[in-house]
Amino acid sequence: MDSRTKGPARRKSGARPKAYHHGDLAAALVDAAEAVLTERGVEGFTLRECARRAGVSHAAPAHHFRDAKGLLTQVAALGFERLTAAEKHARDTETDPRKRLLGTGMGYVEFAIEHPAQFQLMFQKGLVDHANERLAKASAASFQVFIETYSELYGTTFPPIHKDADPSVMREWALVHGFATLAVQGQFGPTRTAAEIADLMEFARRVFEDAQKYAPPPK
Amino acid sequence: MDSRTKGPARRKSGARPKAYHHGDLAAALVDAAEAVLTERGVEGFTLRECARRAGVSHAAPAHHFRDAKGLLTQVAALGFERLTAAEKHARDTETDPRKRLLGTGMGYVEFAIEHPAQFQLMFQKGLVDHANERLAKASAASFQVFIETYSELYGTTFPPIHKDADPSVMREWALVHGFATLAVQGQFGPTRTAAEIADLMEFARRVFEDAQKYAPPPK
DNA sequence: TTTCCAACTTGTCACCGTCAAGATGGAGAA
DNA sequence: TTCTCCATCTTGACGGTGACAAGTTGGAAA
Repeated sequence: MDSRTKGPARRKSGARPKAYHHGDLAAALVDAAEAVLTERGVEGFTLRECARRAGVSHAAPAHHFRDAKGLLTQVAALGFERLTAAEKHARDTETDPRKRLLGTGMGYVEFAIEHPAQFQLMFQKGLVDHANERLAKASAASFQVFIETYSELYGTTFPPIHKDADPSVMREWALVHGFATLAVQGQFGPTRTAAEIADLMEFARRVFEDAQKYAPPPK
Repeated sequence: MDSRTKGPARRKSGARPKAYHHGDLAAALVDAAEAVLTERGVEGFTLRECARRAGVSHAAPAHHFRDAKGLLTQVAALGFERLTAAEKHARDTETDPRKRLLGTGMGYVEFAIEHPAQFQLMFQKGLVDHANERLAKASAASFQVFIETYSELYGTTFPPIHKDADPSVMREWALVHGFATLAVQGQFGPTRTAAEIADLMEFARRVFEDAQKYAPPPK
């Protein structure tokens, strides 16, 4: 009866998979979901495949996430948290306010290219529960980085509500987001090899620098 | 045996549904698909539901489209053709080159808001066969409008290949596309009522005008 | 040691996309 | 007019999916 010996569902052997029966299946499912998204894309995502990879039965996920949308919501939230980290990381390699703003955008695009399916998931209506608190907070935080970095440059602050945001910050976000979206979708060619990715990032830099060339002078 | 009397599959009564047995089921399925997308979104799309609405059996679509992706590809191509028309229509209400470029973007955003599911479909990898000739041509044409209109303003021409495109045109496209994407996804609030849509379009105008304010002078 | 209940499994359902094979009915030939 | 043919559509089946219901299990608390 010793449960299925195949798969990562080791019981008390310790170390990595923790033993699922009272380990964290939730986390294992999120990991599996990310892997499935990476390998098969958004449209190839399957709850049952996640369960399979986590070494549990097809109905197990329901005890941790209400349904498929519930799991995807957590994956998306995690994605936004990583996106925010990527923005900040790329930004903080620079000190000049102008370059910091550019860096934020570069980090944004880099995240999108390296996690295309997750990025798609994050910005798609219907696949995800937008009312979820963690998701809403993580999503807002990733935009907040633009607001902060923009404020460094121009010395003004803006309310975080989108509709009331300064058109200039929105222009920045829309530009970067649009570029990332088109890149992920493949409009600028394939992004499989490291060289292709480097090319694309170089193109992104040229586009963003072109945009900054005609931006208003710093305060 | 008289076939099913329910549904729109009238036989020889003439007028609208043409009679499917040798009318154009293909067109009827495309119409049905657009309706399903509008009502249920991309993730709620179903080939069988399209067949149901067209009044045919679940296997009938296979004789006109290889599979679900085949049908969606045609719907996406049609969407790009309409997007191109929307860009041109909005652009051609203006005569000043600067306002024409802005108008192109406004038409783009307006199309996205009024056909959110179709817009999502058009710019999503995996749901659609990007190698399809009609789709590729229609997609390129919608971007070509930006290139043309930008050229009117600055008097230069660019190769239509994206990677080699002038960063300035790409900036224009990415900005507009990013705004449209975020709007469709609901980042700027709901867009159900006419007033909400008008508000959003006004916001779009402000953002795009802000971008033009510091753009280089016309040639 | 016993009890209890959260975590997981098994089984089932309707629905999906796809494929194979059969039915049908209009167009063109006789 | 009548017959033949074949593109078009239908029927039926298969494996896979998400969701639900009910049963099983095993560790923590008593």
